[in-house]
Amino acid sequence: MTSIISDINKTFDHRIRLGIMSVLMVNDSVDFNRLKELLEVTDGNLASHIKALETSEYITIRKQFIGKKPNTTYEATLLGKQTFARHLAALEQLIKTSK
Amino acid sequence: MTSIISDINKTFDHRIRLGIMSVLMVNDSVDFNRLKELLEVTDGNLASHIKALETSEYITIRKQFIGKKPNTTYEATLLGKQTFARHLAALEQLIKTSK
DNA sequence: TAAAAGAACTTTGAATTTCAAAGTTAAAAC
DNA sequence: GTTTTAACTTTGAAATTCAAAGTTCTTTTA
Repeated sequence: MTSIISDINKTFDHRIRLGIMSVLMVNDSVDFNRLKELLEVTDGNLASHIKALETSEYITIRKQFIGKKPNTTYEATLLGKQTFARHLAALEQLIKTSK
Repeated sequence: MTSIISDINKTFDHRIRLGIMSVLMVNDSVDFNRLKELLEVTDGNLASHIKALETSEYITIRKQFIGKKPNTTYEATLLGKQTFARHLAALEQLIKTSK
């Protein structure tokens, strides 16, 4: 039997990573500065949480230029979306039926 | 203006504390061993997460005897319930409207 | 064309958090 | 009076998180 919290993914335990994933669930792609302002973190801190999600293959990174400015955008992978959805479902389940 | 993640409470960032609160949202009171088996943690570890929630005044602890056995139960406080509810609402909000 | 600036990191090191394991306490059972 | 059970507390090491400073690459400005 699987545990009541086995689908609560450790990767999403942190509010910043949770925030990044949430944003990427509803936006096809979001760039670095948008995430930075939404989540109110320093750039270094944000970068390392992004890296953690990339390492887990939950997001992908795309670098381009917009006009003359470098611009990095992020997207949730299919795996990322599925895993995050399971996380949310598990959360919901946990809250509803923990008896 | 409040941040998109300002109601995402740091206290609930951890899966075990999240689990404890979730269980206490739907059960008036739950005892130590029940939590321990639901959350699959060692007793020391569980005790320290419980303590963190008690320190924040999100739960209360009640010690009694059931028959001859000591039994400790936990309840979410009103503050705990409200704060957790806000956390969940913020989460939902974050996922829905982060654009 | 040399210096400054902006974007998006990477590195560093310290602070904080988490964990299991071992030790503790108090009552109960033997 | 020794052992057991419940529920911790303590300890110390490992892991995580963070801001700040440094880096790289490109563009802008002088």
